[in-house]
Amino acid sequence: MGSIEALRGTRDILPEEVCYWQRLESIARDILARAAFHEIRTPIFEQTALFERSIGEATDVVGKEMYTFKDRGDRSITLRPEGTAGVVRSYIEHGLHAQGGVQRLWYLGPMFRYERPQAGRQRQFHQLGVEVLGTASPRADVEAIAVAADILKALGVKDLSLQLNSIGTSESRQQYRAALVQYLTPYKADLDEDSQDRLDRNPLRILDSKDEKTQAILEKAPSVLDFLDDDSRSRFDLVQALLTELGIAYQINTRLVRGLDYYSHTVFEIQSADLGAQATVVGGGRYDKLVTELGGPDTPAVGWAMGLERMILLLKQLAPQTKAAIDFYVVSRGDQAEQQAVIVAQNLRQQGFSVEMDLSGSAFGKQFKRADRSGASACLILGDAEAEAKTVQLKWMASGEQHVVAQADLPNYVASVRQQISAAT
RNA sequence: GCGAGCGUAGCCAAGUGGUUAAGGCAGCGGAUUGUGGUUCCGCCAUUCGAGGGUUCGAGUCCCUUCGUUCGCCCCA
Repeated sequence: MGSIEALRGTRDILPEEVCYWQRLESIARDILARAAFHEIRTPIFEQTALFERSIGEATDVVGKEMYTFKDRGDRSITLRPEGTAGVVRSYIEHGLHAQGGVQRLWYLGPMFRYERPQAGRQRQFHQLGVEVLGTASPRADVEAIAVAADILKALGVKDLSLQLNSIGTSESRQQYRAALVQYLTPYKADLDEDSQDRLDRNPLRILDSKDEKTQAILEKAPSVLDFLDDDSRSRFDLVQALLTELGIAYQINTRLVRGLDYYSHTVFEIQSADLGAQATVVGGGRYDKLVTELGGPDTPAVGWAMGLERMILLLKQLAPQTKAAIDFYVVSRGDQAEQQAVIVAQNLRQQGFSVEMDLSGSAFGKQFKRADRSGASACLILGDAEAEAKTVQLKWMASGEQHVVAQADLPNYVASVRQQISAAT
């Protein structure tokens, strides 16, 4: 192909798919507004150091997945691989903490990770995320989870499971990590290859290995939950109690560890059985130390991110969405008629109707065919005779019924049949 | 970064070494020079992702490359 195509891992969202996105976005906005979350928009690129410090230098995201390059001022900048870092940076930079109380923020936009694309994974993808900053209360964890659950429920997505875990504080996690290494070391030879590497690099990641043999060995491994201190323990208990109270089903999953370094205490994922290997639709947790690590005041926080491409895949499995039908389709032929059609169409639009005008100049038969396909409830017809008489023929597509209306009377006429039009649309 | 599958028109595709690249959908034109969901007719790939090679001959075999799909890693 000589022509330029979209880059690997990027794709166009065409009009017929956009209706899914619009529905998802409008439902999410509505629910987030009701939960008193406020939208924040941060830049798509940031200083590379921001992500290195927040996500963790040792993570794959930072180590090999970032779109990092030098700009013309020789600054190292990175296309954001996730949303939390930018939101926290903004929170600190603008002193949002000084506005007192808790900040409930949400964002929606593209993220970039240099990975091999596969089902539910692209290099440019979109996330919707929420962050609750300024409170350590486990009630915030629950509120965040609940708002995610509400969005998913409103969208009608089925067969989801909420996986819940607590990874405690960094201190208790150190202890657990040591115990896990101690337990696994004798089995090292029996672990899958990746997990053998991880044993000294990042042992917690062995927990979510997909290898069956590794999972079998993990059956009798120590559990993170046994290493929680009293505070973590009671926080986790309260989270569970409140979720139960709210009727939000969850499963404790002690194998759930999250990939980004900044998490502590509550972590969770919402997974779907219908997405293949990339099952996680929502992932999040508490990150009490991140704000201070990025130079802000001590600010505990909790948040999650939702993978929108994955959501769209699920939505498409449900009821198919169709493009919105229009009210009027304007058919015209002949110089005078075609010019009058422009005016007629524009007037109707200013009255609040949706109007498509046929610009082809082809035979009436062809134009009617397109009118039919447009799904318009009515057709407006202008030919030489109508142009001469300054009238228009209004034809109801469903019944075929048709009559003459003077162009001057058209605003009144269509206003009087507004009900009929919207019902037919 | 690793493994496997696949790339024929806008879309879905047949074709598996012999040459005139099926068919369907969509589109366009006509039957119907001013009236739509049906029907009928016609048009729509000098070319099979790209480049190279083998062969008398390649969409069909080989190599390279790009893209894509599924998985691993990782993550939303």
